[in-house]
Amino acid sequence: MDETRQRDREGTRRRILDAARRLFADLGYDQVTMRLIAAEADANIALINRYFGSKRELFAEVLAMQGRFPGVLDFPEEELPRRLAEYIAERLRSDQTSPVMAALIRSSNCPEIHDLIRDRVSSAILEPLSARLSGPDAAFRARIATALITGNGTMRQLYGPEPSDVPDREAVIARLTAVFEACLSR
Amino acid sequence: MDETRQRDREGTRRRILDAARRLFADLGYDQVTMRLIAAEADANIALINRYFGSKRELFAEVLAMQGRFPGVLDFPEEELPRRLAEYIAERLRSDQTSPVMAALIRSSNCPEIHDLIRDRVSSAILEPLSARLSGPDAAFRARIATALITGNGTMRQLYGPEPSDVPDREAVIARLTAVFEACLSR
DNA sequence: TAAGTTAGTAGACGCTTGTTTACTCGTCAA
DNA sequence: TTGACGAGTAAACAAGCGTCTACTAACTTA
Repeated sequence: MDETRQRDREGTRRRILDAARRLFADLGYDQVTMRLIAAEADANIALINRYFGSKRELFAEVLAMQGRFPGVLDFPEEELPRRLAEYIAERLRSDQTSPVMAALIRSSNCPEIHDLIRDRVSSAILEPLSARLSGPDAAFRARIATALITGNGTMRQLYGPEPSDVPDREAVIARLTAVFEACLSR
Repeated sequence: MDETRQRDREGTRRRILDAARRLFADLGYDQVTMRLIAAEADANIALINRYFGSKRELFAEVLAMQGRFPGVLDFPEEELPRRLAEYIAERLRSDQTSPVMAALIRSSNCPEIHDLIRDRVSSAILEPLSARLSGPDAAFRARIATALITGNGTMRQLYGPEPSDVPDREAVIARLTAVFEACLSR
């Protein structure tokens, strides 16, 4: 073959990063191989380490791509349960999911990146959520709510996006809102 | 060296099974190697496949060792929130944890045993819990509660058993009971 | 005591992993 | 036109994986 290839450093770098984000979200850190990323990005495997240093550093860069936990947390305290419920309800049905969030949940058992995951969960969810809560034990209440969010991700990972017999959207949101209120109320 | 070794089929089999249960619980399926199990069990690696067939089948046998989700579910519906709260509260502090439960959470992303994990979560938690619930949408309510349980395991895995500033046991149980009530109430 | 069965052992097998090396060749300044 | 730079490539590297084979030696049975 010996295809002639365009020389495009920035473009290739971005293709690799996009492929990595997609794959890490779908499969988790250690199910994704360097060769898989290279194939998905249509780039040579050696370029991954040339541009990112190592698989671990590439993963770190993927985590850094996305900002805070999607806007959900940017609401006054009394709106948080409802907003979080809507967020989870959306996740329950659609195939669309936050790549970073999915990568976090699917990779939480890999020791090589354990610190990256932990720091990310802290800075993106746990701490901003905790900071918005008034009253005592804010950190603990935020932790329960975070457990609910990650647990939902795990269940979704086990059973797929569409649960067997989920009630209509209104009922789902009402139920989840009540649960988050129980988590977060002072 | 050439140590002479006692011939004890049943004993060796049990040592392997015990080591596997311990390691799978602590590290998760794919962080545990056959050689690690053999070393921990002080047995030859070839004996694992001789007695259990394969790593996957060994894992399946570990899952089969323990019965249902510990007695927590064997209570009338109105007691369930409190019982589940006590169960989780215990997990929050002590280092002791259900080996099977831990193995489930830590291995949930490994595709090779995905079906084993899913079936186990279904038969040990989701279905018995759902069966105890009266009223509509029992499956969905059970799913939320299960998400809370597994999510708690994930958080524990990320941050260790002792959260930074957890309130006293009474407050923890009260909070968790309220959350489970919000999940399970009809 | 002799033969057969089988628990236990050592080591290799084929494969996959992340990473690295040696190289080709397009691009652009001098 | 020439030379340096660097994007892109192919292949190899060492290490680790689950699995399997050939063998030793302890126990049982006749």
